[in-house]
Amino acid sequence: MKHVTRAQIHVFQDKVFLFYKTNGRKLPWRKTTDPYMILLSEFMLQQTQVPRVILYYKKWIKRWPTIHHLATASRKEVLQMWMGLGYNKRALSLHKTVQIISQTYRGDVLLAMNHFRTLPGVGLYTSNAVQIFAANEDIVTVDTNIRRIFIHEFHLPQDTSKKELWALAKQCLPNGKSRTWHNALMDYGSLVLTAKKTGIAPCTRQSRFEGSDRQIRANILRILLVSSFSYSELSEKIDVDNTRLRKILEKLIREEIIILQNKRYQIREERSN
DNA sequence: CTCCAGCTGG
DNA sequence: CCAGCAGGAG
Repeated sequence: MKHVTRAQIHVFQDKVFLFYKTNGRKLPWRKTTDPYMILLSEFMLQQTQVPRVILYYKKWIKRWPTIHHLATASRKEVLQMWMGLGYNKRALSLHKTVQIISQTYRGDVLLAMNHFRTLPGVGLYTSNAVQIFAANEDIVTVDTNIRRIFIHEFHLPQDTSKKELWALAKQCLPNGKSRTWHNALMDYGSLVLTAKKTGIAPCTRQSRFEGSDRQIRANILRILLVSSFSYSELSEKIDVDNTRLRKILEKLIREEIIILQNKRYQIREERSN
């Protein structure tokens, strides 16, 4: 375990806070502490850049201002409102999570975060982020920005374990200032210590999009959001061999995103459980 | 080509 | 531990 002195931590904190004071971004989800709205923003921000999330976030809180509104929305509209943000399954995970929180936790988002393993699409990062930004809890979270900052600032190897990074994050947390601290870290990471500038690669990289199953999945969903189609109709609209198309459709059914009913593929409205 | 306020199932 | 998962901007 890398040793970091209190003095080093203090210098580091001052530097980040000083930057944030004059260069911090004004983002819509920073104007609220409503746990539902924070949860919404965190779902959208998973692997998606801030600039693209802003408009979607505003659109969503206007359409579904409370957790109850979203919990009772149709899955089709949820997908339509999400379309373009990417990783469409996230939208349905968010919808399901909000329904669970509404039904099982009486709409108490913060309470539910303590049981995040029961919530689809919510991992340790998101659970802690919601508690930090909504309630200023004295806990930490480490995203790709914060990881990059720690590796750069304390000269750690790029393969530093998650456990060690989180431990270091705890040492650096200024108690009582968790919300501001994490906002400041994220701005410092995305505006100053960028991936390009530091040469620190993210821990998860992905395969190319062009010609991928992901691209085809997105096409299928776009088409099924307009109307339901039979297999033959669908295969005419999507230029891909039958074996592959069948396989992708099977997977979408397995993931409970679409359903085959009366020989027609369509967006699944309700989940089984 | 790269990256992005990650999560999930195998 | 790893591959898969959207889409757009640099």
